[in-house]
Amino acid sequence: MSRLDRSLIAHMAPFEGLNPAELDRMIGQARALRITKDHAVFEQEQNAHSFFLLLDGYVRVIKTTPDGEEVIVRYISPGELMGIASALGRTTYPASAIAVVDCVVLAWPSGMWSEFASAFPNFGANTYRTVGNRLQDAHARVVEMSTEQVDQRVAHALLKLVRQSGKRTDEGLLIDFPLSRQDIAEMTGTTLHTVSRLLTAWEEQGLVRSGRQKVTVVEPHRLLMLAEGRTEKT
Amino acid sequence: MSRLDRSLIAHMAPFEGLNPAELDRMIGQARALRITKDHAVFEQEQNAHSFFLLLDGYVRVIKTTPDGEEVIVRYISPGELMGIASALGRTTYPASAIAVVDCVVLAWPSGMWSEFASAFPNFGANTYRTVGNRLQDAHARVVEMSTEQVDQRVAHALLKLVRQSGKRTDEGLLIDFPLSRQDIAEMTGTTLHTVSRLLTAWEEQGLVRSGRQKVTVVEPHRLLMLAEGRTEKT
DNA sequence: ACCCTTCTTTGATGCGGCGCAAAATACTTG
DNA sequence: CAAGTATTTTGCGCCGCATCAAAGAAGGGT
Repeated sequence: MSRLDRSLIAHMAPFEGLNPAELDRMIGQARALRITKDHAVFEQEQNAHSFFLLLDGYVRVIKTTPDGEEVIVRYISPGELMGIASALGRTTYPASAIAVVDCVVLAWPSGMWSEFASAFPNFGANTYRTVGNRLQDAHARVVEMSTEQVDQRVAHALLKLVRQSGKRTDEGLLIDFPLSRQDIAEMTGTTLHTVSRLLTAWEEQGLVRSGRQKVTVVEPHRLLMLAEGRTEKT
Repeated sequence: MSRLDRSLIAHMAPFEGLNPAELDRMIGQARALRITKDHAVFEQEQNAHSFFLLLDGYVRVIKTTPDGEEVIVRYISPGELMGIASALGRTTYPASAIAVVDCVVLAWPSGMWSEFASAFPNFGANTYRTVGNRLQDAHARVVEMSTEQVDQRVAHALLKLVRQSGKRTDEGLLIDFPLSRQDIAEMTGTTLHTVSRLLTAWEEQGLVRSGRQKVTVVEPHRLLMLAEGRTEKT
């Protein structure tokens, strides 16, 4: 079994401020896993045995309602932690995490978390900041859902994804992983039909460019104006 | 100036597991404040100088959108911390906190938080658990807003408030602080008109009993069924 | 290259709940 | 106790968006 090297994680936000010896101690306890596309890293309700760091790929975090509807909580990019709700007093995962492309993750036993947090205060602080940011995000989302119309919410969602994973192409900023109309609907509390109509309308206006499981934002600025509610009649 | 006694806080959740000496150290640094009804404990965007514990009363936490709409994030009951987002890396309050009745709060300088958290690990852990719970709540709310109809959301909101502050009366479970139709609307992303219609309909069915800024849940069980989506045609 | 599955588009229809308007009711204050 | 203010109720019209239905496009496996 191949040894893991600290250079894998040294540059990632959760480990900022850790010295090489500390990084070695942490990575020494990690297991690397490959998760193939559409498979779960962890599942809702399941016993929270581990927490994870995404090394490569993208992961979708979803909550499933009792009657089978799915809501996308967020997408995870490389360098982000996931499954850490366990670190905050939960014994079970509150959501499922699904690889949207083939992924590589590191896993540590959950029990180790508090050990790391006290031994490496920077790591603890970094994690808590992450949790704080996610709480912020979630509240922002509640506000959006309460006050904005569907088109604004979809625009915001696309902009958020672009910020998170936008790759510059000759057409604009491409969202770097497969993203269907259904996915966007599950992020914004609408239906794939409405999303489809919005995207074709925006395509006609030259705001975006999209295809099967693929969205490119051509004019982020104009999309932002739309998201912010400026009526934008050209 | 009157000394504060540790018995004020000893039984409250955030201080669980602290010994008397530790409680004394913490409360020795606190300032007690009275906040009169409708006045702010802290305000959105403001520099996060302190974090707070509510000793008595109820506080409404709200976010205001750029265009002046308000969304109620949560209500705080006695024994809960508030304004602790500062403890998670923020320098500014992400929301405002308004006393819904005359309140008594304790305040500590924000800078002290990390000191306390490392000196009294139980306090740190308790706080983080709180944050974890709030993250959970916020996600649950996003899921609700995405998948449920207005009547279900309102029912859920009332049940949550009853759980948090329900007082048994001869009519049922009374929500213990002034709560207007507008307030309920701001918790659920709807309008006061719709809330009013729902409440009168429910009153006719004997589910609730309500008056000016006052709601009593008469039949929690039936209200829960409605919240969960069972069509309930009697 | 062809079939099968998955994803997307587009139309038609209907309704939940918002916006607007106005009256009624309940506290508050002098 | 009367006038003023905040809250609630109720009616009505309409529109954003869900729902239902069905066809079209794009991959993917064999």
